Amino acid sequence: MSDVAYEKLYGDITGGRLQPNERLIELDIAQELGVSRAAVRNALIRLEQEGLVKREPNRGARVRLVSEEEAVEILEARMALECVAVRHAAVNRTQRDLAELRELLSRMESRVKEGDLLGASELNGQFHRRLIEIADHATISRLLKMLNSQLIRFQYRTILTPGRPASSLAEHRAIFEAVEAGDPDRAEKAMRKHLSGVTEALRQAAAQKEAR
Amino acid sequence: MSDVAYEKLYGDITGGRLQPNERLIELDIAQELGVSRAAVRNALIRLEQEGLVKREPNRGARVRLVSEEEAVEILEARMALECVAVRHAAVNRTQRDLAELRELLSRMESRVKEGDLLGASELNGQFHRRLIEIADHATISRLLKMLNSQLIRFQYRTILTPGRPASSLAEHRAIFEAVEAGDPDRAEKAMRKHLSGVTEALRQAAAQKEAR
DNA sequence: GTTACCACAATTGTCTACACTTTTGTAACC
DNA sequence: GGTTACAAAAGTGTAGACAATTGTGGTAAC
Repeated sequence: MSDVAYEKLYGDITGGRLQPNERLIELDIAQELGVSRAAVRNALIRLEQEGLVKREPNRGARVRLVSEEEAVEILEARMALECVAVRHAAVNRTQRDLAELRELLSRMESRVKEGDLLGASELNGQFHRRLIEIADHATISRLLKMLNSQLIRFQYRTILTPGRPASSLAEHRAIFEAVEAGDPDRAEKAMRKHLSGVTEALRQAAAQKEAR
Repeated sequence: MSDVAYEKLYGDITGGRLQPNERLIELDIAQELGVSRAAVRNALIRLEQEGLVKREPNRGARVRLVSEEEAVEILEARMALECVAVRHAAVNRTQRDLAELRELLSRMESRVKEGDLLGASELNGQFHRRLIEIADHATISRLLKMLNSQLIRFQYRTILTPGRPASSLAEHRAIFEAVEAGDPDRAEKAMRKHLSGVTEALRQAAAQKEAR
């Protein structure tokens, strides 16, 4: 029962159906989902630990608002961890893994050509998730899941930056080639370059927003 | 009330007063601490998210056992994050920060000379924690707190490896000098070297244990 | 001697009720 | 008109009771 509440809230927050700073009232949620208040409470505690929810004593829980500065922080941490992960991926990858990555890459290319940027963004996410699976590193996987769930709101924007889709594609291809070659150093370098690009795009988006 | 239970359990687990795999029975703990079962339950959920406790449905909670392989994983993740942190520290550090680090370093040196390895190990931890504070990076700080709490059991051992105290000291000094110079690249490199040393020591300890 | 089954004990999962805290609304007072 | 005091409402924190599940020990059948 607690898991039901957790999954639902997790989905609603990361999916953007719940707005940042929106109050999460235990009783309301419990009734809506048909579970007890205790179950909702447990779910909120878990979500708080993951950084998706902020709880204040006697004042209830809210969807946590991730500031632009914090988003940059998170990206920085993510970069460090994904670089380690991609090194492992470059060593562990099987032929089957490579085929899957190649497939994702080509689909991503199609989407970009069609101008379907949200589709491309989704495939982007899949590509990274697949890499992390290949890396087979439980600890990093756990940490990255936490970090990414906090970032979903921002991911949309970065790919919408002018010129970003094309460079994103090229960067992913470079990562793939390094992993294919089984070269961890090159893979890390490519990943670092890619995530610098994402960070830069986010910074630009933030600056543009500031100017408005 | 929930915080009381959390703090107590956190301390008992990281302090080694509760053994790995030991069962954590909600009612017993609640009575011992004079809080309700719900409070203990909440604390256990938080600890599970932090990786200190493992809970199985209908089967209760246990202190989570961190395997040697997992310890290596954790160290790897920690290395990546601390390298980012030390870069920030090298940029942010004030004269006051440097004085504090210098002080810690000299006390560490004294402890090693006296042969007080546990004292040195404690100062080691303080040195790293101080660096992370100086880095002023909330996200990384949060992640490292999680990772370190899982590692405490292993930290004891690494400094007991032959030759480790001296090299550890030298490595810390190198980190300090790079931070003092305000050189992030050098600081990262020094930190990487240091943590490789720790990982290596852990691997040796694991191998030695294997041989027994 | 071994296996299958059942009953019992231990412990977790869930629900309900109540106490406490914060917020909000209202009215008296300066 | 604005400020303070107080009361009601909303919502969280806590406790205790009950239901459901798992594990265990003993007993009987083979």
